[in-house]
Amino acid sequence: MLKAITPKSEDFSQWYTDVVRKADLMDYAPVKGFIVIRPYAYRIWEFIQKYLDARFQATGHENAYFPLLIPETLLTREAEHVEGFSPEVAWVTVGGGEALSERLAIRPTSETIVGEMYSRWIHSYRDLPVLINQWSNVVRWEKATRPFLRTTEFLWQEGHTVHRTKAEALSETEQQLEAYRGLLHDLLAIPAVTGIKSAGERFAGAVQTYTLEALMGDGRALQAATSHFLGQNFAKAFNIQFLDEDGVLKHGWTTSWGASTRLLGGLIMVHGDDRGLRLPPLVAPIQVVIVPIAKGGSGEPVNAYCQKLKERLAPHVRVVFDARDEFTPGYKFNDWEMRGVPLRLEVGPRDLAAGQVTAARRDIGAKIALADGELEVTVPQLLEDIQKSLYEQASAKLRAESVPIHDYHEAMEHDRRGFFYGDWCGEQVCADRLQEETSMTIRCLPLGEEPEDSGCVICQGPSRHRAVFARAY
RNA sequence: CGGGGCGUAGCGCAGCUUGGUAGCGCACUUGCUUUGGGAGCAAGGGGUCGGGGGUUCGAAUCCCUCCGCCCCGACCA
Repeated sequence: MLKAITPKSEDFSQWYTDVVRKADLMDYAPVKGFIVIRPYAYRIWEFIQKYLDARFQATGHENAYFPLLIPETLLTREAEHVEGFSPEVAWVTVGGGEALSERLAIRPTSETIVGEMYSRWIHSYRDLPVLINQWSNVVRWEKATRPFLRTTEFLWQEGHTVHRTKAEALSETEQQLEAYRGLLHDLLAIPAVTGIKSAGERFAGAVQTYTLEALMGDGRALQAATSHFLGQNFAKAFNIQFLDEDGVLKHGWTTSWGASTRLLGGLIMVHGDDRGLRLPPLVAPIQVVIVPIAKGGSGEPVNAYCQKLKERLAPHVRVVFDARDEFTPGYKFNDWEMRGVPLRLEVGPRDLAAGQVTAARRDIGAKIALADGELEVTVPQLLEDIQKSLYEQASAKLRAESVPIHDYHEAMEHDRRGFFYGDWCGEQVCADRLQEETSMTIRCLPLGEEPEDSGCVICQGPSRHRAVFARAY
């Protein structure tokens, strides 16, 4: 067993804390609730950014940057929005040594400042659609924080669009949800349930919120990304109006959508095991590590081979040759496994003699011999296999822990671990009662699922929706 | 915001009960030997004991007070 990390099965929460710190993903900052995202984790975030940016731009979006501070009068313009966010807003009240005449909110999200600007920019149907994304930080003063999953400040992207018609805005909302689904599936190897949020869980000020819900290693749900159809709520609050082709002044239809550094927490909790992190190759800062085993007088030839091997592989994969002399091979094995490197190539005198290297897969732990001659081909192939294998493992777990129920007490038999599919009457009182009694919430109303008409799992009243119930982060 | 835990070297801890020169393991530095799953020996460096106040000849230790952090629950990406 790994010395540094508490086993998952023993204490999932402690395991998570151990992994994020021991794998050098983050460190706690001097202010409560704030963390430093260290280079190894930030690199993963950069892969996420690169993927999303490409998708956004392929669908006509541009990046821009809006200010960090929002005047109070602007933040409070949309009633539901301000009600939802006001408890967690941080305020700036002093500048240049003097009290400000109006306090300034540190953005918890940017709908309001963006809305204000859009109202100035949009006059005609010819100005639409406006398709803008921004990469930024936001601050939400949280009572209980956890590294990556819920920090006071976090990094994200927030897209803000305005459309001429309701149909176009709805289509935009769905398109971005699909971009996020792609991110999870293609890059992060995380399967997720797509659905819409119930009224109680909806974004403050939205008409409809689409969500991706992923299942963590401890059977709890994580909202991985959301896409909101805002209707004309913000357009009316911020006077986003345009003169349409028919000469009529109309309000625009807006959307917003976001994904945050919380995804890093999800990535860790979905794939990690007792040895530490397991990174999907596509987001692994280091995909392959070469560990030399220099026994007796074999140091020179082994190291020379490893160096050459690194140079051979470098054009194909992100590879590191661990030439540190101060650590034994055994130490290095554990160290790189903890950091989640997908593939390790061991090279010792026996390998040299046999014309091979020994490959150890992080996803399944198996070791196999690879012939020296074809490594430029077999190594990238193995990485592809590992990427798929991690998705399959997570997918199998999701299937195994997706449980249909007819009464919410059945979830207790599964220790509330997993996604529980059941009918819901649609009444908030039932959702509230469920949460009070079980800590479970309605994660979403999954797309493409119809109620069984077997009665609400809480009150046994008429079925109105199919819902996924779970405990959530 | 409730419940619990904890602040002593970079990390993990002992010392506190019963006040008397601040310790252990890991990590770090140097040297030698090692290397197929967390190496060994030797010699070193490193401390406002979370802050403030009090008691005392003397406080890591006793008293008061403040601060901070982590974990678990209720609210939120």
